[in-house]
Amino acid sequence: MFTYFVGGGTIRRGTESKSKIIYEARELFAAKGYRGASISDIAAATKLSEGAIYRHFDSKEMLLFACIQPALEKCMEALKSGATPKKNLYDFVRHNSEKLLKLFQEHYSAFKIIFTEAYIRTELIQMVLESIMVDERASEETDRMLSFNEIRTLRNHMIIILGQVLALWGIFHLRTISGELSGFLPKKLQEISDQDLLDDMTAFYLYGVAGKASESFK
Amino acid sequence: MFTYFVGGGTIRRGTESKSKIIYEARELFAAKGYRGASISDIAAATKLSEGAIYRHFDSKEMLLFACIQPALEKCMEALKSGATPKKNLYDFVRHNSEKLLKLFQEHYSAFKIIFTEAYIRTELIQMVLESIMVDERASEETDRMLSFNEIRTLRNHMIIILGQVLALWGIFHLRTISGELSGFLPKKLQEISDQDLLDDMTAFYLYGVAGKASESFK
Amino acid sequence: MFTYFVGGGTIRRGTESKSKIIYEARELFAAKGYRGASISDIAAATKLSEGAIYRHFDSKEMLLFACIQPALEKCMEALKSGATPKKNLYDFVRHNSEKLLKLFQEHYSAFKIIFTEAYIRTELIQMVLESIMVDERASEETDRMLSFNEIRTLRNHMIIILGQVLALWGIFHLRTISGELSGFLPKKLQEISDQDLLDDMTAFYLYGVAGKASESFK
Amino acid sequence: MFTYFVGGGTIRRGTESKSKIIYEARELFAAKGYRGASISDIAAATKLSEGAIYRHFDSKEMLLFACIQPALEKCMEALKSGATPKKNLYDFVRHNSEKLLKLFQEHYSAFKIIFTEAYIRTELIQMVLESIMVDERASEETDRMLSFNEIRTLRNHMIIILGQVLALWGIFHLRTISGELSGFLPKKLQEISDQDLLDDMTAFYLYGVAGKASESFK
DNA sequence: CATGAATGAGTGTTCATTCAT
DNA sequence: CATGAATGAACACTCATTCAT
Repeated sequence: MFTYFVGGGTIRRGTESKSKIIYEARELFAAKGYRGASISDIAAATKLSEGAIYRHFDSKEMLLFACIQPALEKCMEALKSGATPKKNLYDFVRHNSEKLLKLFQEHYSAFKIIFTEAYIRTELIQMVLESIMVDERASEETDRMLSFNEIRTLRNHMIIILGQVLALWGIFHLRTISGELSGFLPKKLQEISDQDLLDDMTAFYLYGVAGKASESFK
Repeated sequence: MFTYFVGGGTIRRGTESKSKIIYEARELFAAKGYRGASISDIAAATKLSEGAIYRHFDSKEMLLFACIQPALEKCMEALKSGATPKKNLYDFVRHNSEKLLKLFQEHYSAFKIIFTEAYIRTELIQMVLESIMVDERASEETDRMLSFNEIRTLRNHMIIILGQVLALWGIFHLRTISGELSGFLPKKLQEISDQDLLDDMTAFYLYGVAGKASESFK
Repeated sequence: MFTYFVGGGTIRRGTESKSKIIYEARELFAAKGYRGASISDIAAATKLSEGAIYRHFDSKEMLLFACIQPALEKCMEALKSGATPKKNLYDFVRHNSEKLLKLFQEHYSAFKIIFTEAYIRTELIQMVLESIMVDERASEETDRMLSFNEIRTLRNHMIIILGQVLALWGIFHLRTISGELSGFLPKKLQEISDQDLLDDMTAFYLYGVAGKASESFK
Repeated sequence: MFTYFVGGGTIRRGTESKSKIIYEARELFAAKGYRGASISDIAAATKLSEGAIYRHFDSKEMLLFACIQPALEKCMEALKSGATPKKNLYDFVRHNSEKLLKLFQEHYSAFKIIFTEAYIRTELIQMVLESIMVDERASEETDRMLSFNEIRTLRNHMIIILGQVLALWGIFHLRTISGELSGFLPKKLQEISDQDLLDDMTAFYLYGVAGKASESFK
């Protein structure tokens, strides 16, 4: 439909430009922050003019949302498909954490933007909560866990789940940037494999630092 | 490090301005972000001229650091004094969390700035890690915990501690702003008292969601 | 001058677009001013692309002239056909005013554009004067009026005619927009009918506010 | 208080800048229209930076109003002081026209802006009507005129007054720019003196083109 | 110590116009 | 004939910073 390459140089690129813009904007927003990355930066990165960006997005803010949306949608999908019918509690919990970790990995820049901007734009928190933490999902998950008959009834299970998500994100993020940090992070942090990370966090989630599995909480 | 009061309780005028600037800048940076709060905003809030701010701080960035520093210093102090020789493990853990929560409360704006800006300025992470998470402290704490003889030897105890700190901050922050969020946060979040929050998180930290205390791990 | 319909009533597609563009542009120029109405606004209103407009008009300025021209042409026609051989002076004057008022009504948007833009583009005044106020016409009309033998010989009849045209336009325009104005215009302005308006202005034109008709000025 | 000239060049100018900006902006707005004159044009004309203009005015629109306001205030003053207790009707009318003409002359640029922009910003019409045409003033003036016992009772005296103001402005404006127009305006227009203009328009206002003064309308 | 006018580079955004399709 | 992506220069406006006072 479109001939993107004429004589060796890209001339007109149709809708490809739009996704190029989103991609570059996402990287720049993640690296320098929303305010730190200017439209002119993005234009330079995409090798388009600043005006061209405004053909695809009504405003910088709209572009911001476009950068984030795919990640949030993937979250919803992942959670919907999250039947995770595992036989035992450990596998169930680990499987969920693994899914989350993969989301963070695949959409790292988007999540970085979200976690940064969320402090100032509370709408973002709203959007994330709508996508991930939906009330029903949380209680549904809790129910499923309780069905294993091995788990205590926690007064505020929600805050435990929330806390775990935040902890996983934070550790994952620190591991990712640990190369840039000199010295103060345990040198080993960047050497912890995904598998070890998930194993440790699952074990911690289930038994804390001092707990032992009992046969049943029935 | 900054001595705001000089001369036996006598408050010098200029010094008063300086701390006023820091106070207002901190609130504004926390509310609107570093880039979102302009020197002119801060000047208006302090009822000083823009030029006056530059008499006290060489640049906006220096002002940012001045906003954060007291919180970090308080962290160091708290941790240093944190011998916390409690008789049992639960009290030890809970006491530590309580100290942390109090720091977050008393320096909420500063920590909000730190957690926001840290995504872009990795030096901030450095500063925080220097103040809080110092390697030695962490292993020291681990040792102390292990001395209780009730705790498993975790492969990467550091990530567990890190995760708990991040989780506590995140939940505390969400609870603080939950009034602004409509609906998607568990309505009860803002009703959870500090005591309940600490109790739940301590229990979780020790035994996870499924663990039971054993007499000893010896 | 522009022949929009070619070929015995058959409307060619392109021509249809062209007049649609002119129509919408005129409304938009009148409503928002020449600079206030963008090509993209006009494209949206015509449901054509921006590029399509440039197929019909070399520049925005050309489009502006196309919006105005029909009104000016109608002026010329009206004045040419304006022999208006009325028997008495009152009818003669009133008839002329009526023709003018009708022109203003039928080409309101065009005249609004002209009167607005004329302050900046003096060429427009030129164009208007060529169409309406042609020197010869004015003196011709003066001659005809003088022939009634009831009118004083004015030193600068031209400025009187000019003034009357400007007054008629201004009042007509104010009456048109008086709905949008709150309070300060005499509430009744919008209630004055065309007939009353013409009667009053004709009477004023002939006898001022204090004059009485005499039999003859011979 | 301020030393404006240092070594031969102007360095800091205090409030003088503000009125310089207003002056240059007014000239530019009048010459090129509000939208046609950019802040950067105004900055160049004032030999200030663009940013400096925004220290004095919150927005371009505020600057626009600042350009117009003095003219409107002078209008109000002129009308308030306008007791004009003249012995005869002719002097009364002529005196009023003369005052108006002087306002137009002294604030020509401001009025040009008003008459241009008023077509798009109806608030301007509001402002003008508030300043000049106040309902009470108009009827007051009418009453005074009627008191001379030489004037007919007009059904809509307001539109006559309005029309005269618009006519006077239009003619004055055309005379001012007639140098730029080639040919079509009566060559003599620019040669008509203020006195002749006022004489003619006053005569016209009182007796039209065909009226004769009667002793009294009593 | 404090003021606030001034700067200059930058912001996000608009727009008339072009041109490959 | 028509599209709409692309351009590049302009736009109104902001801001960290300087400096004469």
